[in-house]
Order: sequence, then structure tokens, then C-alpha cells
Amino acid sequence: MPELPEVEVTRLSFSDRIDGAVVTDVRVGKPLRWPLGIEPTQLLDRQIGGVTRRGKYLWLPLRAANAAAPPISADAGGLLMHLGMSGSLAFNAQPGSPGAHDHFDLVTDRGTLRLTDPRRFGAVVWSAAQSEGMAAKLLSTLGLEPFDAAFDGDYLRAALQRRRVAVKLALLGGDIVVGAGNIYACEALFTARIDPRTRSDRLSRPRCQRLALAIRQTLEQALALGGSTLRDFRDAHGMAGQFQLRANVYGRAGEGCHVCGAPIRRLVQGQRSTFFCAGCQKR
DNA sequence: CATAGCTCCTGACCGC
DNA sequence: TGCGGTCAGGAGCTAT
Repeated sequence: MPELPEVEVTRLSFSDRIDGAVVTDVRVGKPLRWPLGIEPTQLLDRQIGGVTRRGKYLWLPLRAANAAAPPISADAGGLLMHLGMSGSLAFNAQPGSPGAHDHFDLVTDRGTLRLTDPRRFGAVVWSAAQSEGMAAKLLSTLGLEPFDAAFDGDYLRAALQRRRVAVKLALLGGDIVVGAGNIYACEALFTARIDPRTRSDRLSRPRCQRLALAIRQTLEQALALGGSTLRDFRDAHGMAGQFQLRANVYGRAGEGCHVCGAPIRRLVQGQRSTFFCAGCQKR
């Protein structure tokens, strides 16, 4: 579910409020994708730092209680969180009793951070540092951040040249550029006027330029609109996103293209739906 | 190594 | 109302 914009909107909605809070209790519900990797009691009395994001992962630094007040560094130990397909985080003073899909509560002196995730593809995993253990393993395969200055047409071209898969699948892989999931990969390819089935190594330089730009612009616009709310996405304040109202192709099979009027088509790539306009998007 | 397919899990929706 | 089939925003793992 949550792609980069939704994860970033979530982060922005509670990072400032939780920064500096102290953990007073931890509640673990049904198993998520991986075990927590630490005894919950080991998290008590730790102080939380500002939340950062890498791809669709969030990193919550947790400074040890008895450390002699060292500044919170990037390698202070903490929780790596992922929202999977159906996860969302809420940070509330009065969270209420946990529902059937509330699988992790981090109770602090400023409120409770609660992960709600019906499908449980999400994760909350402890690492002694971002650069160690599970966090290091999961983060090490990630491609560039789309807003990184190094992510440009030349970089994208070089990376796509090394693959033979359909360009849509290359984008979803996350090892070239992170953040564009099924919705935004479809939308970016529409904006760049590229057929999602095009083999990645057949894309010309100018088209890669257009695609890199389209990815950045699509994610930027979605972020500005608070992300997409398809079923139940909410930020940590409970606000719904608005991007889905602007979608050009995603979820619009059979409807007319906003640009040329041709019916939007749906096909399956890598067991996932792809939406595109055969009039606007060329191989 | 790159690639294709499978997998985890629950819920919504549709046709019968 | 019930039942079976399909689909859903992710991405790691395993065979080939």
C-alpha cells in the first residue's frame, strides 16, 4: 500500500512530536513479517530521536536509557519499520484499546505510536545500528532516493541498460530507485509517455531523462497532496491523502485517457496490475 | 549473476 | 445470506 509519499507523509506527521519522548511500555500483537529481534522490556526507558526515512522504511532511533547522555547519532540503535501493503502508523495521546489489527504499540510519555496492519506484511525490527543486523541487510539492497541529486537521466539510463526486464518491473524492483510502487510507477510511466512493457535496455537517453524527471515529479506531487488513500491510508493524524483523485491511469481501466481519450488498459506484469494508455505511451 | 514465480495474510467485492 | 473466485498500495526468498 504505502509507497514513498505515504511513508513520508506519515513520518512528517509524527516525527517532531515523538522526538525526545521516552518509552514507557511496549505491546506486541500478532506476528508481523519478522520477529522484533529484542525483548520488549529492553526498549523501556529509551529516548526516541527524530524519525528518518530510507525508501519505504522508517528508522526510529532509540537511545539506551543508561547511556551517559550521548547525542543521538544515526547509529544509536533503533527500530526499522515498514508498512507493507496495508500498514499505517498513528501517534495519539489516547490511542484506545487495541483492535484486531493493531500489532505493535510503542507507549511513550508523550503518546502511543501504534502500527495497524491487517495483512501483516509490515515489520518492526530492532537493530543495534542502522548499519548493523537486520536493518543493514534490508537497507543494503536499496537503490537511490528519487530526490537525491545523483538520481538523474544518466544514472537511470546506465542502470536500466544492465537489465532486460520490462521497465515497469525494473522500477518496482527498488534496487535502482526507491519509492515508486505500483501506483506511482504506472503514473510516472504515463507522464514520461513510455509503454510499461518496454524492455529497460531499449530506452533512449532522452526517454530516460524524461522518466527520471517524471518519477521525481510524480512522487513530489503525491507528497504535496498527502499521498493516496485507496482504501484506508491515513497519516499519523488520521488524514486521508488526495493524490488518487488525480491519477491518470492507476485504477482507471476502461475509462478515457485524460490526454487523448483512448480507454486506459490494464495488464499484468510480475503478478501485479499495470495501467497505461496505449495512445500516449509508446515502446 | 539476472530473472520469474511464489509467498506471507486479511478483507472487500462480485457473480451465482 | 453463503460460497468461491479475484484482487489489493510490498518485497524477500528460492529455483532456474
